[in-house]
Amino acid sequence: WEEERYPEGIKWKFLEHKGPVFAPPYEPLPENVKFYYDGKVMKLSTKAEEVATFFAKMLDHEYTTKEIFRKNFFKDWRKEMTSEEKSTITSLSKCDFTHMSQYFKAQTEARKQMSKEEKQKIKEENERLLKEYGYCVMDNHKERIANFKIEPPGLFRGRGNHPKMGMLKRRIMPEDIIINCSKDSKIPSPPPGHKWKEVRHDNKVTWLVSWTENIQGSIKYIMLNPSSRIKGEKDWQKYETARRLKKCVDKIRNQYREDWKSKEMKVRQRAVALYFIDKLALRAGNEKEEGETADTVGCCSLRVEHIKLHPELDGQEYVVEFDFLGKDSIRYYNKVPVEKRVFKNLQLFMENKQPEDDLFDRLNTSILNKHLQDLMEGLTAKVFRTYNASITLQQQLKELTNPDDNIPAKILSYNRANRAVAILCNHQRAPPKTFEKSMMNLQSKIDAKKEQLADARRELKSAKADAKVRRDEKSKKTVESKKKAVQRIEEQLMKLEVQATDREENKQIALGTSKLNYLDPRISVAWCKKWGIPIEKIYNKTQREKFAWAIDMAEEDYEF
DNA sequence: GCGGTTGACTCAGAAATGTACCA
DNA sequence: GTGGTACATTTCTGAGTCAACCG
Repeated sequence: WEEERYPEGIKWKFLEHKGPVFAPPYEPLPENVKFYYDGKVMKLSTKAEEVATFFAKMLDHEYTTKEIFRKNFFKDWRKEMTSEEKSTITSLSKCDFTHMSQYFKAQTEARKQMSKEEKQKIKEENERLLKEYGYCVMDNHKERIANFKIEPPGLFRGRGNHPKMGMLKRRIMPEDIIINCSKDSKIPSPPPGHKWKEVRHDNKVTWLVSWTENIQGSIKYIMLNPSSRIKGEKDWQKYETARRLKKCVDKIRNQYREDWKSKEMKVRQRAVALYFIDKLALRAGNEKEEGETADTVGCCSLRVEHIKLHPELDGQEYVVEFDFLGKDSIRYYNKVPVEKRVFKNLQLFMENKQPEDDLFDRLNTSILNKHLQDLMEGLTAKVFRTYNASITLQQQLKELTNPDDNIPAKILSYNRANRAVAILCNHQRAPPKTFEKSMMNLQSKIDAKKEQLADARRELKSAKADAKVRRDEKSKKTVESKKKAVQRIEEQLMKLEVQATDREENKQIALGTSKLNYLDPRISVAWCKKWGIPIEKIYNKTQREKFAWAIDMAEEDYEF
């Protein structure tokens, strides 16, 4: 993992790849699929039709009913129309996409019904594409590329209440593409008749391909897979930084507690914000341009309206009630008892302010991170999230693992430890649509298993009685096999019950994000080694590839 | 020297797809 | 053996973080 260290900022010496795979060109609808305007059939120009199909494909989705979505879509759609179409189509509500929508549904259905051979053919084609474009050579290694396919055109769907939802995401052409590779590599060729926007040779960055996206004007990249050396090393570094924080976190905590008393308002705000980031694992909270994105916040951008102060609540003193939308418009709701000083400071910060005013008006992420940099090299707000997540996993594993448990029960403990972290980081998911049903199915399985167990026990009992009377080898053997049957069923029942508990507790919680991004994998690897749990029970194939470095490195006595 | 902007990277949940299991 | 369903995995791409840059 440490074969060669590069000088500061150099990411590679040699980089060769085949460039991106473009989205397939638009295929016009068959003649018999109609679009209606104001009740009348209307044949659209190819460009207008393509954009119309984007809308038609989403027709069942809730956001096609949202006013902002419709407004943005219609505005961008009109830009693609011929002047004739533009003068005819003046109202989206008069557009009827249902026939188009039905056509696409039928297509989806037909795809599902394809024969094995046809499916196999598609699979092979994908594999060929992956083989040709999915890998690059970086220095001496062949590495997997993460997203070598360029995003196809479509309608922008932001998360939450996004002001730009419904806008047209335009088709990316070779002329938009910047290629990054080394000078002495075989430079990828653009599709026939096209040119790249630029070919550059910048070994201070890790991306292979980039383009500017038209909704936010931000840059998108093609980079390597998490299993690659360059990503793995960075990941490892991240956890090493968090481990360095472990060594000085007590000092930092004492420091910010002192700062709650500072004469300077700026210092007090910084100290309270840092307390939240540390205690609640909040994100830093950069400022965002108003009207460009959904209205979400993190710690430094919290507004007065996002917290409520309760001098007393449910028998606890100094409770802060948080209610705000964070990254991806996921709601953060939490009632937290805080120290008196923090509480008093918050009261002070909120004095004479409007609900929409910043809670920390003298603070931003840049000020905070500069301060953190002084406390420890490489320390930023997000390191606290990594540190607290990993240390929580380690503690919880110690606490919850029962040496006498069997493997499924130990894995439940692991999942619970993982869950504690996901809750800390507020990683949520929409409860699966079929949750109630699947829970009921599982319960009926458990009930059936219980009955089966009762039966098996009865059989065992009568076999025992029988053996007592007969006293022969054959009936003894029967007793033994009945005993085994009971045991087997008991185990199966237990497994089911564990599964039910696990699933219930996991209803609204997403474990994946913390597992993939916040938990030092060496903790998990060490735990597996210590308790003889096969690593496959914890990490699937992709995860094992991503964490290969940790699986290689960590021994059972690893301490975060 | 500073405040805003840009670039490069990590992190995020939904949706699509694949697979295993069961009737 | 088959087809359908539930669950797991993969893909997709949007949304953050943070530091360098620039006027």
